[in-house]
Amino acid sequence: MAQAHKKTKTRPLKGDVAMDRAVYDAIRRAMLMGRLLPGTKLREPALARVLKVSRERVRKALHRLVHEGWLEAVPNRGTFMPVLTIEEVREIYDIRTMLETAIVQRLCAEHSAPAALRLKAHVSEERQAVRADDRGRLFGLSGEFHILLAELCGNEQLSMLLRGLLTRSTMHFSLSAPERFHNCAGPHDHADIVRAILARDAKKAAKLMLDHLLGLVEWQSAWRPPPDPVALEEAFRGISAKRQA
Amino acid sequence: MAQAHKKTKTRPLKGDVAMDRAVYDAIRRAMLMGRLLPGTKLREPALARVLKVSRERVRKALHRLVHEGWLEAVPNRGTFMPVLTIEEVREIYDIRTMLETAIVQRLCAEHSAPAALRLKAHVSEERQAVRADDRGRLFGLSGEFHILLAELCGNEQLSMLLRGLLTRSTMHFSLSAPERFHNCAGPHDHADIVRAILARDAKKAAKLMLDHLLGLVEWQSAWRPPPDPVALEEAFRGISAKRQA
DNA sequence: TGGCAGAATAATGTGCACATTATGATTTCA
DNA sequence: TGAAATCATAATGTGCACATTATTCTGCCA
Repeated sequence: MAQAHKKTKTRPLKGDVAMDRAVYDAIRRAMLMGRLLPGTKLREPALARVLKVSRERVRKALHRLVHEGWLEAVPNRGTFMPVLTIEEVREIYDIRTMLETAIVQRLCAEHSAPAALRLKAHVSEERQAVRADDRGRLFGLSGEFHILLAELCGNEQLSMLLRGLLTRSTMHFSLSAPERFHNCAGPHDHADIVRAILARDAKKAAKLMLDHLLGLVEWQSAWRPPPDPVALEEAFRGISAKRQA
Repeated sequence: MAQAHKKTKTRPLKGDVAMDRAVYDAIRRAMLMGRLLPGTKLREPALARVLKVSRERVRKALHRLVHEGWLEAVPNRGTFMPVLTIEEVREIYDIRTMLETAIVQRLCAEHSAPAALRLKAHVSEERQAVRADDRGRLFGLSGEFHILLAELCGNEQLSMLLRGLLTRSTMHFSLSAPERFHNCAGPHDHADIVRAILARDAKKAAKLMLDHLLGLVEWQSAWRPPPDPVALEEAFRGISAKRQA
């Protein structure tokens, strides 16, 4: 590239960290879309060729995904899609139960007026999505509801932690049956929980959240084995590191 | 997990992953020992020279530490020791409160006979360490107590999660005043909590745990600014990547 | 035919060299 | 003298080549 060595100052970072994120996001997107089945080996040269980036970029992204618990690495063997046991999913939901029942109890004890408004607004949005039968949007909102509760506690670390737990628990969905995703009974439960919080009924709110999460894990346990494996090139069809569709 | 049906022989892996862990541990040890003050820049060439490994090894270890939240990285600037706000410490203790009160409540509801024995044994060990005035051992046991409670729940994910939270909350200790480390009122509180669990008094156990954690964060809030900065070579005096003293 | 040993191939791991960027020192001009 | 601009140095980021290790293929032999 022709470099004009008079780089004034804060350049938007020509492509370094942005490209890293792009590769990371591309792989994660393929995972969330359920295109990569459990046990699939993620070969670095193939990924580099498909995503049209250098192998080192792929390597860094894979390392990060491994550190964050999305993938599993075996030294000198490669990086693989994890095979989530239903037991592990239960454990994650167990942790979520501990945290989220505490969260709603705290919100019952103290929540500001704008917090109440945000809760109402969210329930309203979910209801609207249900009426419009926009299942993709509803799925997104269902997840964000739990994040919202954490954020309203004003604990930044808690929000981040719960965000990770949430994605890890929903990953099992995408791995098993992404098409059955959307028809969960989320909206009704969410509305009930918000009603209890606004009424400051801590005991009821905690019970509702407990039942909600138990229902989710129950529903998720009704699970069927994945179909036949898919080639890596097909898995990344339409997914690029450059353009985010 | 991938199918490893043909396992020829497990070679001790001449130095690859073992060396990686060694470098990682060396840096982490220096951090926990309080040799590296908040804001200190961890230069890759200097670390490589001190630890007598290649720069790439240092690089990988630093990346991992950043991903795990131990260090903070600024692109093209370097890797730095984090400056933990007292507010962040409070947030972490807040999460721990949510989880650990739930944990002791669950243990009150159901715990096996061997679980009870392990709890008693741990309290006994702590008492013994107090009598022997072995402060290093007492500090280790104090942390392990909380891990033990999580492990007795039988939730592997929960154990790992709490382990991370614990180390992150104690890191603030090491950063501020490592020598004041050991005289916390842990043992007495721990014994009380175990007694409540064995009596299956869930309400009391939760209250005791809450007070215990509140006491810790209170004690930790009485904080004094760190002394003068230290050179990187001095920080790693006696710490090597090859031999763990 | 079935299994096993060895070679060929492909993938992972790592050190090195170089480009890019930040930091500190020095000079120059008002 | 002071401040800004420029140059020099050091650190970070990245692609590449090669070594090591795993996997697959092929031929051999019982």
